[in-house]
Amino acid sequence: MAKRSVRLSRETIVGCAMDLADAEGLEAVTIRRLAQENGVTPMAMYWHFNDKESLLDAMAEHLIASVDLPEPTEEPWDVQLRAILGAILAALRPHPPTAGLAMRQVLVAEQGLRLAERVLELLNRAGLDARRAAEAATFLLCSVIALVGADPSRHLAPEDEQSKVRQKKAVLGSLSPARYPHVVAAAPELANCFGQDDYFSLNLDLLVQGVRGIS
Amino acid sequence: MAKRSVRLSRETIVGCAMDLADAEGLEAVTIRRLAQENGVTPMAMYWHFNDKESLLDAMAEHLIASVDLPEPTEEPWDVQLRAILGAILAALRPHPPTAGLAMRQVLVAEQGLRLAERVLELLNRAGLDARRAAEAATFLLCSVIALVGADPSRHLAPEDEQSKVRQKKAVLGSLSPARYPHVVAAAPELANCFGQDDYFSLNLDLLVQGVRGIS
DNA sequence: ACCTGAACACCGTTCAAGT
DNA sequence: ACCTGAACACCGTTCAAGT
Repeated sequence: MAKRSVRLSRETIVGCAMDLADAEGLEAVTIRRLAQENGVTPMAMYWHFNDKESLLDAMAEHLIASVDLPEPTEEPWDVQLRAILGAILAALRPHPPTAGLAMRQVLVAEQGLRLAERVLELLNRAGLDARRAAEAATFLLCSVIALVGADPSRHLAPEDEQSKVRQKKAVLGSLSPARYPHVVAAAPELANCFGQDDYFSLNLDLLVQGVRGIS
Repeated sequence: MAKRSVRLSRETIVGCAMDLADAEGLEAVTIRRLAQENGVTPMAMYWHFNDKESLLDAMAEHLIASVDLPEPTEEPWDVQLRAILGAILAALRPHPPTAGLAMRQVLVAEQGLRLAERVLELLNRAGLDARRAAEAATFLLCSVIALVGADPSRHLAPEDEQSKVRQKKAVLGSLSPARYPHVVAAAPELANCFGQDDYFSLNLDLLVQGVRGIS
């Protein structure tokens, strides 16, 4: 319940909301909790935001703005596409609980439009017509978000997370190997693979190669 | 507030919850609302479910169980993988607001395990080792869910949805064509492409081709 | 086995009012 | 311009009790 330093602003509230979400999950982000955290009454929030939806929009915009979009180069389209998707991933990865918010502002926020523009241009260059490029671009953005946001180990204390993984491994490993041979064999990987560097880079490759495959 | 026919059961509650979510969005699915809908007090729910989390788990299981998993054939791995992903998509597509729930039971529910087993086997056959197969399988399931669940036109009345699309088209179309040439050119497709058959089939192809690309 | 009554600690939001 | 007080209609959940 840190008293506010001097004044309240949209930026400080959004920052506070992001920290809160990272620490305790998105469901901890509450108008009343944010007020308390800033030493202020809940109603004070309504001067800075119309409602909770606008707060979430602002968080989404903050996330998208944090993407460090690489400059265009002379490299082939797939290398550049991979770099852009990687940049989005890098921005979202520290914030799994809020990653899912990003989608609501991709085609609204300034940086989101820049991003969409670059992706569309590269897909064009890859040989997709306008319609297919739009469809693929939309999906690519959703997928990268899914890559981060679907992590089931979201907002768990590290020890809790470790024990969850162990438990999951045990459950999967103890299934009938006759019925589920591949699941049992891959039990450690299935329980563990989320959030590993490997996981992300393999699946970014999958997406980029997928574009190549449909072009 | 339909009075209950005879008795309350987990299945009727889950069914009611799914209908409610489809009609008014996931946020309308409330212990109290479900009780009211069944002519019963909120506390009655707690005899059938431990808490709201278990209700959501049950909904997830219901969704996964509704996947019409195709039998194995002699066709090549990519054709079969495509068919499985298509079956998952077909099951989730009628329920965009709840699609995101599916992930929490893929590796728990019976049908989810069958599904994972088949996908892992096909990825193996495609040439991925156990680790990479586990990572790709996890992502493929997330992606298909993202394909359906990220639809921003979720739980809107058809007329509202139409006007939203029109509005979006107008906004994107009125951007600076100098700065965002591809976005402006693809404005109608970007605003519209969600939920079209085209969108789904193109991006399922993308995923399957992506697997081919990394194997 | 299946459900209710009463109570608790939370939500988001509005509206009038204070400085 | 920025914030508060009081109030409203909602949440999920517990616990003891009824049939």
